[in-house]
Amino acid sequence: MGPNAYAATCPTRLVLDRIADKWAVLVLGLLLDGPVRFNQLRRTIEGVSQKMLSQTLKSLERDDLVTRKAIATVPVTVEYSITSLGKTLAVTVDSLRIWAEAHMESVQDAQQRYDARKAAGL
Amino acid sequence: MGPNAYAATCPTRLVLDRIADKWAVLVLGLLLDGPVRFNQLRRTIEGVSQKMLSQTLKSLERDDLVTRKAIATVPVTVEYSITSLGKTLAVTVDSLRIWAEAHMESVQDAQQRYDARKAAGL
DNA sequence: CAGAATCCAGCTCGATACTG
DNA sequence: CAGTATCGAGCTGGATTCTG
Repeated sequence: MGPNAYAATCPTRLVLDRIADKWAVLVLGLLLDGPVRFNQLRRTIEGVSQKMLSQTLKSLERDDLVTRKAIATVPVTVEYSITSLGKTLAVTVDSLRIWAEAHMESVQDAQQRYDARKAAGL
Repeated sequence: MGPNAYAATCPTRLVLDRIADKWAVLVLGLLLDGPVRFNQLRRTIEGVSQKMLSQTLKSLERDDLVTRKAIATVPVTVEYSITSLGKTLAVTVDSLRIWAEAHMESVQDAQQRYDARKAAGL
């Protein structure tokens, strides 16, 4: 890494900021299976508020990770799809899922040991 | 993915929560080159407050991603090292860095186009 | 040197109400 | 159905001060 690798503008920081948004990751994962409508997403993703979902979709669209298609029915329906760019990100994030499934148990064990040590008065 | 894949307890969410902390990622990356002392980290990582660094190191240690070693000099010096578990995570996060370097320019272009469209009155 | 503790400004996010 | 607008509680994180 170069001397400015720890500056706020490095590309890695920008992706991390993006996937730091858990709703964004969940939306991308869901859309891998095909287009989904707004309220359908809302119902599927446990715990999203309508505000957060709306916000998340807007910024995913801004990043060209997701496309929005309004269909002129009455009332209007809106369909969200993942883009090819979005797919490449979703695939990459999947490597984190794999790491998690392989190692998160170790991490949680470590946390318990740490907490137990602290509780024992250090 | 199973029916509960979108619940808050899935392992993927836990890793994402971890690497959502930008300081944690930067610390892990730095420690790949070898052990570093507290204030050395503080000086190298542009923009960390002492509070955040301290907090980050503590939780990285709790997760067994980093180890802390106090050396009884006067005044005391403390050395942080990455663990083997930490290395596996750092390597995985690197795939995100690669994605970022390959695609973040497209994303930023998309953002500009999106903003321009909005500024043009939609 | 390596922190812990306190205080507080700012942002996030959920809840609620309203719209085309 | 698919959102927008507004308000307020709560958490986050910087600045500052103090310690072994």
